[in-house]
Amino acid sequence: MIKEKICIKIGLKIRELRKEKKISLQQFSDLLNMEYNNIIRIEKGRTNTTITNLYKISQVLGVKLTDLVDVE
Amino acid sequence: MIKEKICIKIGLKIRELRKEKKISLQQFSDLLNMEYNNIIRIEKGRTNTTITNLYKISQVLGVKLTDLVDVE
DNA sequence: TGAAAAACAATCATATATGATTGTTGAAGT
DNA sequence: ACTTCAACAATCATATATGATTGTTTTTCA
Repeated sequence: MIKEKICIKIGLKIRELRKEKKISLQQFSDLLNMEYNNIIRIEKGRTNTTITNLYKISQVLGVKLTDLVDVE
Repeated sequence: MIKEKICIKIGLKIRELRKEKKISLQQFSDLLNMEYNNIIRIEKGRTNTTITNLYKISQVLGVKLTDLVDVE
């Protein structure tokens, strides 16, 4: 897989899990203490986010970090 | 786990896998096309690196991305 | 023990992610 | 059609990661 795609795939995974939990972007933003628009950037794969952000996201979504990056 | 620790743990994992493969930092740097000292920063957990860097590292080490972040 | 090489840290400039704000689009309901 | 709200994009300032360089520490081996 080309590396540019990995952010898009992980973003889709995050969105998928967030929708499963019925969490809105606004709620997600509050739970993560992260900018609303930054979450959109991450979910859309327009940005290349960090380990700690992924870790916080995994905690809020109640999944393991490994699940979040399992997109191969 | 506090989020500051996740970078340290993943850094240790990377180092562990790199040593298993008998790859020096210099070789690693060449293979990743990444600054030598930045790899040290990542392995020491002094920096909070990105999805794509982790992905490139996983490819060079011949493991899955999920293995790299499996540190819980 | 001494030299050479690898690992590491400090620093500064640059690139990129994020915070913050503003505006636009699209969907749902009336 | 209109309103309302969620999702989304663009922009700029700021924070942080990375590139690049230099020097120090540690390890390895003769």
